[in-house]
Amino acid sequence: MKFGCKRKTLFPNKVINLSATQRKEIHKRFKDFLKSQGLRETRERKVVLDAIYETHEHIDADELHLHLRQQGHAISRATVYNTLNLLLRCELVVRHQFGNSQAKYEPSFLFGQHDHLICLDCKKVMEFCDPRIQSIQEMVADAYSFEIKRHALNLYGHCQRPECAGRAST
Amino acid sequence: MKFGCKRKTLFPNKVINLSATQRKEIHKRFKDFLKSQGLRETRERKVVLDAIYETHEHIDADELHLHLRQQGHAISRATVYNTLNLLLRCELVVRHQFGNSQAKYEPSFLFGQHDHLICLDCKKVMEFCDPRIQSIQEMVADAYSFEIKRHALNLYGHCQRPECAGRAST
DNA sequence: ATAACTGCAAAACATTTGCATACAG
DNA sequence: CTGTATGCAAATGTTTTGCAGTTAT
Repeated sequence: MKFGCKRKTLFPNKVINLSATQRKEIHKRFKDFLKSQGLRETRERKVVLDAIYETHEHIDADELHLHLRQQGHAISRATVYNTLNLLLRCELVVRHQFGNSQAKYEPSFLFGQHDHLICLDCKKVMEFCDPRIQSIQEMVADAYSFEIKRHALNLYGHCQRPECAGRAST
Repeated sequence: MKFGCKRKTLFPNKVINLSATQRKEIHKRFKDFLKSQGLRETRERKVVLDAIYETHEHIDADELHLHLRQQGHAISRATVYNTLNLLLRCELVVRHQFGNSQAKYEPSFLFGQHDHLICLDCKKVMEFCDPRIQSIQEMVADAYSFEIKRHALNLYGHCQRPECAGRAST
Protein backbone atom coordinates (compact mmCIF):
# COMPACT_ATOMS: atom_id res chain seq x y z
CA MET A 1 0.00 0.00 0.00
CA LYS A 2 3.00 2.25 0.54
CA PHE A 3 4.29 4.30 -2.38
CA GLY A 4 7.21 2.55 -3.98
CA CYS A 5 9.76 3.61 -6.53
CA LYS A 6 7.83 4.09 -9.76
CA ARG A 7 10.45 5.80 -11.89
CA LYS A 8 12.37 4.27 -14.73
CA THR A 9 15.72 5.69 -13.66
CA LEU A 10 17.84 3.88 -11.13
CA PHE A 11 18.73 7.00 -9.25
CA PRO A 12 16.58 7.84 -6.25
CA ASN A 13 14.72 11.11 -6.08
CA LYS A 14 16.14 12.18 -2.76
CA VAL A 15 15.34 15.67 -1.59
CA ILE A 16 18.56 17.32 -0.53
CA ASN A 17 17.53 20.62 0.97
CA LEU A 18 14.28 20.85 2.81
CA SER A 19 12.06 23.87 2.42
CA ALA A 20 10.77 25.70 5.48
CA THR A 21 7.37 24.08 4.88
CA GLN A 22 8.83 20.60 4.77
CA ARG A 23 10.83 21.23 7.89
CA LYS A 24 7.66 22.32 9.65
CA GLU A 25 5.85 19.23 8.43
CA ILE A 26 8.53 17.02 9.93
CA HIS A 27 8.47 18.86 13.23
CA LYS A 28 4.69 18.59 13.31
CA ARG A 29 4.79 14.88 12.70
CA PHE A 30 7.18 14.37 15.60
CA LYS A 31 5.22 16.70 17.88
CA ASP A 32 1.95 14.92 17.10
CA PHE A 33 3.54 11.53 17.71
CA LEU A 34 4.95 12.62 21.06
CA LYS A 35 1.65 14.09 22.15
CA SER A 36 -0.27 10.98 21.05
CA GLN A 37 2.04 8.84 23.17
CA GLY A 38 2.00 11.14 26.18
CA LEU A 39 5.69 11.93 25.69
CA ARG A 40 7.36 15.28 26.14
CA GLU A 41 8.83 17.50 23.50
CA THR A 42 12.31 18.27 24.76
CA ARG A 43 15.14 20.36 23.34
CA GLU A 44 17.30 17.24 22.99
CA ARG A 45 14.72 15.37 20.96
CA LYS A 46 14.27 18.24 18.55
CA VAL A 47 18.01 18.61 18.20
CA VAL A 48 18.40 14.92 17.28
CA LEU A 49 15.60 15.11 14.73
CA ASP A 50 17.11 18.17 13.06
CA ALA A 51 20.58 16.69 13.01
CA ILE A 52 19.36 13.53 11.29
CA TYR A 53 17.57 15.54 8.62
CA GLU A 54 20.59 17.78 8.07
CA THR A 55 22.87 14.81 7.57
CA HIS A 56 22.47 13.46 4.07
CA GLU A 57 24.64 10.46 4.85
CA HIS A 58 24.01 7.17 6.58
CA ILE A 59 25.04 7.92 10.12
CA ASP A 60 25.37 5.72 13.19
CA ALA A 61 24.27 6.63 16.71
CA ASP A 62 27.78 7.32 17.90
CA GLU A 63 28.68 9.58 14.97
CA LEU A 64 25.46 11.46 15.58
CA HIS A 65 26.28 11.83 19.27
CA LEU A 66 29.79 13.08 18.47
CA HIS A 67 28.44 15.48 15.84
CA LEU A 68 26.00 16.97 18.34
CA ARG A 69 28.67 17.30 21.04
CA GLN A 70 30.92 19.08 18.55
CA GLN A 71 28.10 21.51 17.85
CA GLY A 72 28.05 22.33 21.54
CA HIS A 73 25.00 20.33 22.60
CA ALA A 74 25.44 18.65 25.99
CA ILE A 75 23.53 15.56 24.99
CA SER A 76 24.23 12.04 26.18
CA ARG A 77 24.58 8.93 24.13
CA ALA A 78 21.64 7.36 25.97
CA THR A 79 19.38 10.20 24.86
CA VAL A 80 20.56 9.87 21.28
CA TYR A 81 19.67 6.17 21.29
CA ASN A 82 16.38 6.82 23.03
CA THR A 83 15.40 9.52 20.55
CA LEU A 84 16.42 7.41 17.56
CA ASN A 85 14.05 4.72 18.77
CA LEU A 86 11.24 7.25 19.04
CA LEU A 87 11.97 8.50 15.53
CA LEU A 88 11.88 4.92 14.26
CA ARG A 89 8.51 4.36 15.90
CA CYS A 90 6.96 7.39 14.22
CA GLU A 91 8.65 6.47 10.93
CA LEU A 92 10.68 9.63 10.63
CA VAL A 93 13.88 7.63 10.30
CA VAL A 94 14.84 4.16 9.14
CA ARG A 95 17.56 1.89 10.48
CA HIS A 96 19.90 -0.16 8.32
CA GLN A 97 22.28 -3.00 9.09
CA PHE A 98 24.90 -3.04 6.38
CA GLY A 99 26.67 -6.26 7.34
CA ASN A 100 28.64 -4.85 10.25
CA SER A 101 27.09 -4.90 13.69
CA GLN A 102 26.62 -1.15 13.89
CA ALA A 103 23.22 0.20 12.84
CA LYS A 104 23.03 3.16 10.47
CA TYR A 105 20.20 5.68 10.49
CA GLU A 106 18.71 7.74 7.70
CA PRO A 107 15.78 10.19 7.42
CA SER A 108 12.81 8.62 5.67
CA PHE A 109 9.95 11.08 5.67
CA LEU A 110 9.56 13.02 2.40
CA PHE A 111 12.41 11.03 0.94
CA GLY A 112 11.88 8.45 -1.78
CA GLN A 113 12.09 4.77 -1.00
CA HIS A 114 15.37 3.35 -2.21
CA ASP A 115 17.89 0.59 -1.75
CA HIS A 116 21.62 0.38 -1.16
CA LEU A 117 24.85 -0.57 -2.84
CA ILE A 118 27.70 -1.13 -0.40
CA CYS A 119 31.39 -1.25 -1.30
CA LEU A 120 33.10 -4.07 0.59
CA ASP A 121 36.44 -2.26 0.31
CA CYS A 122 35.81 1.37 1.24
CA LYS A 123 32.39 0.81 2.87
CA LYS A 124 30.86 3.60 0.81
CA VAL A 125 27.07 3.35 0.58
CA MET A 126 25.27 4.41 -2.59
CA GLU A 127 21.58 4.48 -3.30
CA PHE A 128 19.50 3.16 -6.14
CA CYS A 129 15.90 2.66 -7.00
CA ASP A 130 14.12 -0.04 -8.98
CA PRO A 131 10.35 -0.41 -9.42
CA ARG A 132 10.61 -4.18 -9.87
CA ILE A 133 11.29 -4.60 -6.16
CA GLN A 134 7.77 -3.37 -5.56
CA SER A 135 6.31 -6.12 -7.74
CA ILE A 136 8.50 -8.79 -6.19
CA GLN A 137 7.21 -7.64 -2.83
CA GLU A 138 3.60 -7.88 -3.94
CA MET A 139 4.08 -11.30 -5.48
CA VAL A 140 5.80 -12.71 -2.41
CA ALA A 141 3.19 -11.16 -0.09
CA ASP A 142 0.53 -12.94 -2.10
CA ALA A 143 2.28 -16.30 -2.30
CA TYR A 144 3.02 -16.43 1.42
CA SER A 145 -0.06 -14.62 2.78
CA PHE A 146 2.25 -12.10 4.35
CA GLU A 147 1.53 -8.45 4.97
CA ILE A 148 4.78 -6.74 3.99
CA LYS A 149 5.60 -3.49 5.77
CA ARG A 150 9.05 -2.72 4.39
CA HIS A 151 12.01 -4.22 2.63
CA ALA A 152 15.77 -3.84 2.47
CA LEU A 153 17.78 -4.80 -0.60
CA ASN A 154 21.52 -4.49 -0.15
CA LEU A 155 23.96 -5.17 -2.97
CA TYR A 156 27.53 -5.82 -1.82
CA GLY A 157 30.53 -5.58 -4.09
CA HIS A 158 33.50 -3.55 -5.23
CA CYS A 159 33.21 0.03 -6.43
CA GLN A 160 35.49 1.25 -9.20
CA ARG A 161 36.15 4.73 -7.85
CA PRO A 162 39.83 5.76 -7.96
CA GLU A 163 39.57 6.96 -4.32
CA CYS A 164 38.63 3.45 -3.28
CA ALA A 165 41.96 1.97 -2.31
CA GLY A 166 40.67 -0.52 0.24
CA ARG A 167 41.30 -4.19 -0.20
CA ALA A 168 39.74 -6.45 2.40
CA SER A 169 40.19 -10.12 1.60
CA THR A 170 43.23 -11.98 0.30
CA MET B 1 28.59 -14.18 -12.96
CA LYS B 2 27.27 -16.24 -10.09
CA PHE B 3 24.33 -18.54 -10.69
CA GLY B 4 21.16 -16.90 -9.53
CA CYS B 5 17.62 -18.09 -9.08
CA LYS B 6 16.37 -18.92 -12.55
CA ARG B 7 13.14 -20.71 -11.72
CA LYS B 8 9.67 -19.37 -12.12
CA THR B 9 8.47 -20.53 -8.72
CA LEU B 10 9.01 -18.39 -5.67
CA PHE B 11 10.05 -21.29 -3.51
CA PRO B 12 13.77 -21.92 -3.26
CA ASN B 13 15.26 -25.22 -4.33
CA LYS B 14 16.99 -25.93 -1.06
CA VAL B 15 18.62 -29.30 -0.69
CA ILE B 16 17.52 -30.76 2.61
CA ASN B 17 19.49 -33.96 3.01
CA LEU B 18 22.97 -34.10 1.63
CA SER B 19 24.24 -37.20 -0.10
CA ALA B 20 27.53 -38.74 0.96
CA THR B 21 29.10 -37.29 -2.18
CA GLN B 22 27.91 -33.79 -1.39
CA ARG B 23 29.11 -34.09 2.17
CA LYS B 24 32.52 -35.08 0.87
CA GLU B 25 32.53 -32.17 -1.53
CA ILE B 26 31.88 -29.75 1.33
CA HIS B 27 34.59 -31.28 3.47
CA LYS B 28 37.01 -31.10 0.58
CA ARG B 29 36.27 -27.46 -0.01
CA PHE B 30 37.00 -26.64 3.62
CA LYS B 31 40.10 -28.79 3.70
CA ASP B 32 41.47 -27.17 0.54
CA PHE B 33 40.75 -23.72 1.90
CA LEU B 34 42.52 -24.45 5.18
CA LYS B 35 45.53 -25.89 3.40
CA SER B 36 45.72 -22.96 0.99
CA GLN B 37 45.78 -20.57 3.94
CA GLY B 38 48.27 -22.57 5.97
CA LEU B 39 45.60 -23.32 8.56
CA ARG B 40 45.08 -26.56 10.41
CA GLU B 41 42.23 -28.99 10.08
CA THR B 42 41.04 -29.58 13.63
CA ARG B 43 38.28 -31.71 15.07
CA GLU B 44 36.46 -28.59 16.32
CA ARG B 45 36.43 -26.97 12.90
CA LYS B 46 35.00 -30.06 11.25
CA VAL B 47 32.37 -30.36 13.96
CA VAL B 48 31.20 -26.77 13.41
CA LEU B 49 31.04 -27.25 9.65
CA ASP B 50 28.95 -30.42 10.01
CA ALA B 51 26.63 -28.85 12.56
CA ILE B 52 25.91 -25.89 10.29
CA TYR B 53 25.10 -28.18 7.38
CA GLU B 54 22.88 -30.37 9.54
CA THR B 55 20.89 -27.41 10.77
CA HIS B 56 18.38 -26.38 8.18
CA GLU B 57 17.44 -23.28 10.12
CA HIS B 58 18.98 -19.87 10.44
CA ILE B 59 21.10 -20.27 13.54
CA ASP B 60 23.13 -17.80 15.57
CA ALA B 61 26.59 -18.42 17.01
CA ASP B 62 25.33 -18.93 20.51
CA GLU B 63 22.61 -21.41 19.53
CA LEU B 64 25.22 -23.32 17.55
CA HIS B 65 27.57 -23.32 20.54
CA LEU B 66 24.80 -24.57 22.84
CA HIS B 67 23.76 -27.23 20.32
CA LEU B 68 27.32 -28.54 20.11
CA ARG B 69 27.72 -28.57 23.90
CA GLN B 70 24.48 -30.52 24.20
CA GLN B 71 25.85 -33.06 21.74
CA GLY B 72 28.79 -33.55 24.08
CA HIS B 73 31.43 -31.53 22.26
CA ALA B 74 33.67 -29.56 24.62
CA ILE B 75 33.95 -26.61 22.28
CA SER B 76 34.25 -22.99 23.34
CA ARG B 77 32.25 -20.05 22.07
CA ALA B 78 35.45 -18.40 20.83
CA THR B 79 36.18 -21.38 18.60
CA VAL B 80 32.65 -21.35 17.23
CA TYR B 81 33.03 -17.68 16.27
CA ASN B 82 36.48 -18.24 14.86
CA THR B 83 35.34 -21.17 12.73
CA LEU B 84 32.27 -19.33 11.49
CA ASN B 85 34.56 -16.58 10.22
CA LEU B 86 36.69 -19.13 8.40
CA LEU B 87 33.58 -20.69 6.85
CA LEU B 88 32.47 -17.25 5.72
CA ARG B 89 35.84 -16.63 4.09
CA CYS B 90 35.68 -19.82 2.06
CA GLU B 91 32.02 -19.17 1.24
CA LEU B 92 30.67 -22.30 2.86
CA VAL B 93 28.29 -20.27 4.99
CA VAL B 94 26.61 -16.86 4.74
CA ARG B 95 25.82 -14.43 7.52
CA HIS B 96 22.57 -12.51 7.81
CA GLN B 97 21.51 -9.54 9.92
CA PHE B 98 17.75 -9.65 10.20
CA GLY B 99 17.24 -6.32 11.93
CA ASN B 100 18.25 -7.41 15.40
CA SER B 101 21.89 -7.13 16.39
CA GLN B 102 22.49 -10.87 16.40
CA ALA B 103 23.94 -12.39 13.24
CA LYS B 104 22.39 -15.55 11.84
CA TYR B 105 24.32 -18.12 9.85
CA GLU B 106 23.24 -20.47 7.11
CA PRO B 107 25.01 -22.99 4.84
CA SER B 108 25.44 -21.68 1.32
CA PHE B 109 27.40 -24.21 -0.71
CA LEU B 110 25.23 -26.47 -2.89
CA PHE B 111 22.17 -24.58 -1.76
CA GLY B 112 20.24 -22.31 -4.07
CA GLN B 113 20.53 -18.56 -3.74
CA HIS B 114 17.45 -17.15 -2.06
CA ASP B 115 16.09 -14.26 -0.05
CA HIS B 116 14.18 -13.85 3.19
CA LEU B 117 10.81 -12.92 4.54
CA ILE B 118 10.88 -12.02 8.24
CA CYS B 119 7.83 -11.81 10.51
CA LEU B 120 8.10 -8.77 12.76
CA ASP B 121 5.85 -10.45 15.33
CA CYS B 122 7.10 -14.01 15.76
CA LYS B 123 10.51 -13.46 14.08
CA LYS B 124 10.00 -16.48 11.85
CA VAL B 125 12.21 -16.43 8.77
CA MET B 126 10.95 -17.83 5.47
CA GLU B 127 12.74 -18.12 2.17
CA PHE B 128 11.80 -17.16 -1.33
CA CYS B 129 13.39 -16.90 -4.69
CA ASP B 130 12.86 -14.45 -7.56
CA PRO B 131 14.87 -14.30 -10.79
CA ARG B 132 14.20 -10.58 -11.21
CA ILE B 133 16.62 -9.79 -8.41
CA GLN B 134 19.36 -11.11 -10.66
CA SER B 135 18.47 -8.64 -13.39
CA ILE B 136 18.17 -5.74 -10.98
CA GLN B 137 21.63 -6.65 -9.77
CA GLU B 138 23.04 -6.66 -13.28
CA MET B 139 21.40 -3.38 -14.18
CA VAL B 140 22.64 -1.62 -11.06
CA ALA B 141 26.13 -3.06 -11.48
CA ASP B 142 26.19 -1.60 -14.97
CA ALA B 143 24.78 1.81 -14.04
CA TYR B 144 27.18 2.31 -11.14
CA SER B 145 30.27 0.50 -12.51
CA PHE B 146 30.13 -1.76 -9.52
CA GLU B 147 31.23 -5.38 -9.36
CA ILE B 148 28.50 -7.02 -7.31
CA LYS B 149 29.48 -10.06 -5.27
CA ARG B 150 26.28 -10.78 -3.37
CA HIS B 151 22.98 -9.34 -2.29
CA ALA B 152 20.50 -9.57 0.55
CA LEU B 153 16.82 -8.82 0.10
CA ASN B 154 14.82 -8.91 3.30
CA LEU B 155 11.07 -8.39 3.37
CA TYR B 156 9.68 -7.48 6.78
CA GLY B 157 6.04 -7.80 7.71
CA HIS B 158 3.37 -9.81 9.47
CA CYS B 159 2.77 -13.47 8.81
CA GLN B 160 -0.77 -14.83 8.96
CA ARG B 161 0.01 -18.14 10.63
CA PRO B 162 -2.33 -19.01 13.49
CA GLU B 163 0.67 -19.90 15.70
CA CYS B 164 1.94 -16.36 15.30
CA ALA B 165 0.54 -14.68 18.37
CA GLY B 166 3.21 -11.98 18.71
CA ARG B 167 2.27 -8.37 18.58
CA ALA B 168 5.16 -5.93 18.69
CA SER B 169 4.08 -2.31 18.22
CA THR B 170 1.11 -0.43 19.60
C1' DA C 1 59.55 -29.90 17.25
C1' DT C 2 57.02 -26.01 16.56
C1' DA C 3 53.82 -22.98 15.12
C1' DA C 4 49.01 -22.71 15.20
C1' DC C 5 44.65 -23.78 17.79
C1' DT C 6 41.84 -24.29 21.84
C1' DG C 7 39.44 -22.90 26.11
C1' DC C 8 38.90 -19.65 29.32
C1' DA C 9 38.32 -15.17 30.85
C1' DA C 10 38.81 -10.56 30.00
C1' DA C 11 38.29 -6.90 26.66
C1' DA C 12 35.92 -4.51 23.21
C1' DC C 13 32.00 -2.79 21.12
C1' DA C 14 27.05 -1.36 20.57
C1' DT C 15 23.02 -0.56 22.97
C1' DT C 16 19.91 -0.46 27.10
C1' DT C 17 18.79 0.37 31.84
C1' DG C 18 18.70 2.33 36.70
C1' DC C 19 18.93 6.14 39.45
C1' DA C 20 19.35 10.95 41.10
C1' DT C 21 18.61 15.36 39.18
C1' DA C 22 16.43 18.61 35.84
C1' DC C 23 12.60 20.35 33.51
C1' DA C 24 8.12 20.24 30.40
C1' DG C 25 3.33 20.43 30.92
C1' DC D 1 3.79 20.72 41.27
C1' DT D 2 4.26 16.18 39.19
C1' DG D 3 5.95 12.85 36.59
C1' DT D 4 8.72 12.11 32.68
C1' DA D 5 13.40 12.94 30.42
C1' DT D 6 18.11 13.56 30.97
C1' DG D 7 23.07 12.45 32.01
C1' DC D 8 25.97 9.49 33.91
C1' DA D 9 27.59 5.10 34.80
C1' DA D 10 26.75 0.51 35.23
C1' DA D 11 24.58 -3.48 33.00
C1' DT D 12 23.61 -6.23 29.02
C1' DG D 13 24.43 -8.81 24.97
C1' DT D 14 27.38 -10.06 21.15
C1' DT D 15 31.79 -10.79 19.24
C1' DT D 16 36.90 -10.51 19.58
C1' DT D 17 41.34 -10.95 21.81
C1' DG D 18 45.26 -12.40 24.95
C1' DC D 19 47.38 -15.99 27.16
C1' DA D 20 48.82 -20.57 28.86
C1' DG D 21 48.38 -24.98 27.68
C1' DT D 22 47.24 -28.44 23.74
C1' DT D 23 47.64 -30.45 19.23
C1' DA D 24 48.14 -31.04 14.09
C1' DT D 25 51.62 -31.42 10.83
